[in-house]
Amino acid sequence: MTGAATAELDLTCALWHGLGRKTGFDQMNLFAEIRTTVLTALTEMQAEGILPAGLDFASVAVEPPRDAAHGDMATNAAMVLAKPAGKQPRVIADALAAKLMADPRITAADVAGPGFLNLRLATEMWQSVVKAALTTGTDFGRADVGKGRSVNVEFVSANPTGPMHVGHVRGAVVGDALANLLAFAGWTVTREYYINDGGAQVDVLARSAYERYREAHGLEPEIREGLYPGDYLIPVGEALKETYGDTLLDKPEAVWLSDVREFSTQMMMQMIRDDLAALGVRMDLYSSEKALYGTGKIEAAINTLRDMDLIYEGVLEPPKGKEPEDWEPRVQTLFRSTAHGDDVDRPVQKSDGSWTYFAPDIAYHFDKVQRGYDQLIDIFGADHGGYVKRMKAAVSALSNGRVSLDIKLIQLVKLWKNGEPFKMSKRAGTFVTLRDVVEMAGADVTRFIMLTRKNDVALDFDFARVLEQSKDNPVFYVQYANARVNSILRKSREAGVDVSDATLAAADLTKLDHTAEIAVAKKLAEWPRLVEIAARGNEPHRVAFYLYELASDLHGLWNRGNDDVSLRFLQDDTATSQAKIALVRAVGVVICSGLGILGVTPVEEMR
RNA sequence: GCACCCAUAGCUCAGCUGGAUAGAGCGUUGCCCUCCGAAGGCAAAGGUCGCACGUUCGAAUCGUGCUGGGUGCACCA
Repeated sequence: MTGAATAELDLTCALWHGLGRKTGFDQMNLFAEIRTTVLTALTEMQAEGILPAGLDFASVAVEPPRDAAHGDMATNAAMVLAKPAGKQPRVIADALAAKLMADPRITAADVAGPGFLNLRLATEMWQSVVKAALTTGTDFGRADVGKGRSVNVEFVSANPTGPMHVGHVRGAVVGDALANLLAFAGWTVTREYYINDGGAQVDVLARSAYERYREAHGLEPEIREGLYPGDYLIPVGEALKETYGDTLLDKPEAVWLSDVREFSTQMMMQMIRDDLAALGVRMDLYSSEKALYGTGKIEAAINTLRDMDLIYEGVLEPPKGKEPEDWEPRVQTLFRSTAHGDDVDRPVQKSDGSWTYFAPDIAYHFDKVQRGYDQLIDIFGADHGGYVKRMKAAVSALSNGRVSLDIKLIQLVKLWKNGEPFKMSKRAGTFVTLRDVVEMAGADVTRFIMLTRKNDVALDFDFARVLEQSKDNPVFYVQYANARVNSILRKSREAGVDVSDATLAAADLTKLDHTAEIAVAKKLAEWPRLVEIAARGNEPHRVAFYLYELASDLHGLWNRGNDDVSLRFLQDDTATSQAKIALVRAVGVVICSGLGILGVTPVEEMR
């Protein structure tokens, strides 16, 4: 643990320690600790000849049993080692159990079922988890699965042709939360936005803005078919007038296109940055597609592939089954992506010799590889699914397999309001903007709800339901749990009980011994493990689900105090109160920590 | 035609590198406030994990083949 962590903890969630990587802290992952203990015991058994040498322990797991009645933790060691060791599972399990029982932390080790070893841990172990959460604050749960390696998370990357819409929101939230999660799990994270400012769409933007420029001069704009009609371009036209006066009026496109394109793209990117800020998303880096042109970077990337014999001139087969009417065979420059797992080779140059969109994308990813990242992650919309294999193939080839690219496809968000499909076209013409969503639901609610589904499953977002203040609404439910934590702390202080974190951390936790209380401590013990699992799979939604479960446990314990007075947190005896409140506070700490990863502001009081 | 994603309780969804009797919420039924926030909690009922083979000591999870739904498929980005 870092020294700073214990210095000054306050009672709000302000103790959130940020997301930078930290080292040298005590991870306090009980499951990992016990697994180490199990592996040590297994190694001893090898030395004693009970087990043969040369066994692979990689698949030995220590995890929570499905049914709490089975114990606190279960290991499959005996079952996975039985075959390679040539022994009966029960023989191994019995010997392992005998060894583990010598450990004072383990109070029971029972062989069950086909060869599971169910372990029970001493109550002090769970009490120590509470203490750890209070002494390390929101650093509790930090993991080091990243081991300081660098990861680049590219997300959003919306075209700079207009405001961000709903379709971008989920990708932005998932990417940002994933970046937070990875940082918390020991990765060095870069958040990056790739600006698609090199293609035909920014020309369209320029032409659309030019019409608004004419409009600003009192002329009738000609928003032809194929131009962007949204009135968000009106201010761009006015700004153009401000900057260029009438010097661009009645001039051929060749004169103004480049300047207007640059000007409008800048303004669109500023709008997008503002949109992202409204959602609480901040990028570390904005990379430009256009900047790749004319620098030789595309050529360099393609030549690198060519040197590997992965580039050739050829003619693709027509797509089978649904052949386009105007299909005709063409000689193109192709990337042999099939050598790296793709289904067909992909064109990098059009038949007229200009680059396809894929070429600068290859160069861009090559650039990321050359910048030295150990891992790349792209967050794409689900409609880019057909792009995954070729992109992975390119990264695999360009990094000689050193860098892995994980692509997360984000499924659609369906908007609803009171059970009716929600459509809105306030200013953008035809779509619901990110601003619309944030203004109606708030950034915190939006972020949390967007993380209550796996990325590859479609998500329903009902404006009425997400704002509901009841347990139907997971955001509210978790926030309410945190508010209750703060409520208890308030009441305690009013009652004259010292509930500063320093005092709680030093509380006599042996008074925390009821099974209902220990059950909550066990849930807290799962937090570091959950962080590891979520980070390993790049699955931030797991954090949201965990927080819901933790909130549920707290609500449950709270209500048991209604029937059983001894379970109320505030007792006559100060020392007992402090022990119980330490547990409550520890739950609050983990909720703050988890919400921090999701990028959601914890509330201290419901109103 | 091919590729990718999805299919789990009436509904919406979790389910960890394969683990024991598959879990939540909503809805249904019945309970719990002189008591720290009932904005909450407890309990009951409810499932051939789309289908069929296969791998394994063990499959919702892995593989193959189907069925149904979504997305995408040369010279767009």
